Amino acid sequence: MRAHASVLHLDLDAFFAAVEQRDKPSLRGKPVVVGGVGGRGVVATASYEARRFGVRSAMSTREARSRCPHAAFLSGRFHAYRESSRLVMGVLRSVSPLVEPLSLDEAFVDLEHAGLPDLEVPTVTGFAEQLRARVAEATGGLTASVGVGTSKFIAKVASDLDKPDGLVVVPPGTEVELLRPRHVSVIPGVGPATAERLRRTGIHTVADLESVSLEELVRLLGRAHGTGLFALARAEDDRPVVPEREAKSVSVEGTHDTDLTDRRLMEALLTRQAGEVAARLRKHGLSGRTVTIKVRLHDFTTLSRSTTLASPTDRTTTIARLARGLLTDLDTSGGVRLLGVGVSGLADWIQDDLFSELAEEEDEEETPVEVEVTTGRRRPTWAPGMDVEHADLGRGWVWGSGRGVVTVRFETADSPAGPVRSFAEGDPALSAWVPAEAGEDPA
DNA sequence: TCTGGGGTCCTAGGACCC
DNA sequence: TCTGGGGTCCTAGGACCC
Repeated sequence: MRAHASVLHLDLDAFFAAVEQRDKPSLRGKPVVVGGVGGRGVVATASYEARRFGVRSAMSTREARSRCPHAAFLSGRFHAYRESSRLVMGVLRSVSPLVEPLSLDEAFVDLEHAGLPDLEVPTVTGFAEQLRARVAEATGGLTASVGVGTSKFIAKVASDLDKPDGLVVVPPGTEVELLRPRHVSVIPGVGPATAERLRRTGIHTVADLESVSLEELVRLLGRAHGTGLFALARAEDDRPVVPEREAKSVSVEGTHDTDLTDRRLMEALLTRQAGEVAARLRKHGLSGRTVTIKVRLHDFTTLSRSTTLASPTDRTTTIARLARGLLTDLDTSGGVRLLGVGVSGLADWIQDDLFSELAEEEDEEETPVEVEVTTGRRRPTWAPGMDVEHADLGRGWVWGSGRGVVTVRFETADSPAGPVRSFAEGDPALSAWVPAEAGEDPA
């Protein structure tokens, strides 16, 4: 916690809906709901006019329609939102080099580097008002709620106190009295599950939370969460404003209006999603080692399965077949409402030098071998995703290996659901398949 | 026909290594 | 045949955020 109120949090009001109302005057003053418009859609943002009818973020669109049938229901124009967000972040960066975006519509700004004459309450208040005016001017009238305090936590709580179009500066030294009477859910990280656990222990307000010992909180919520909440309950927060953070994963998922039951269709969808993930990886110069699929069953049970390559990839073929392979061990007979593919364990280098030229030339696909240049203590001879050839059964790829057994799926472009067989790791009939032009023996 | 999509962080158990 | 501990990596699931 700082001596001065020098952390600012800005939150654009009903952002997606406000952009729609700005760009389409006939929507102004009317209820607007942006979100999924399909049978299983949920509300992303409701305009304040729609909120008066009880429409809220994360509510199903079905329910929103029944509460406010005359609202405009829009599926969203993300290019427009991104563009407005870019303008806002530009304004913020013009006043401080330390701007940390949290999402398209929210950011922290560190005022210690904003060149203010001092950081007293009247000074930062005037500065924040000017900033709000500049945001409105730059975006064609979008309003923002702003909070300023001695930490990220306090600034964020403050920006919520006078929405929409408000400004709250919390004077240094008044943080604890601001927090004590409020419900524990004002603390970021206290969601429904944590709030319920605390409630069952008789903890409702921040003041209640403050009276609980560190040991008790850790016992109740675990090491990380417990220690974090212990500090926040006392308004202790030294987290810095961090301008750039590297992505840790890239994923694509989709919910279907009717449950999927056809495995071939599921495999086709995973393949398409793998292509989107791979394209985004390449666009950002990233590649990753761990491929994960996400499957939500008809009853909303959510499963994930993952596998890790010896070296990172950004290629559709590799990601797609690993994703399809991961699906094979799941029982989807009851129907699947959501399917997704993600890649994590990201590296910002693309490929091994030897193969990067090849990959560039071909610009995706067609380089069948993901050669395992293994580093670290494990050096699997048979790594998941590796192309192999069996003397009798032909070409396939490694689905898994371990305990002396390697499992191969004989799947080709012509026969996407080929058989799966297991072999001893030393089986002489099985060998790594190498493209002729690479001329390298990975084993 | 309740319950999106894109993320982050944490936990816990097992494998494996020293 | 019995007995350890620490550290890291991997997988699966869950809570949470906007």
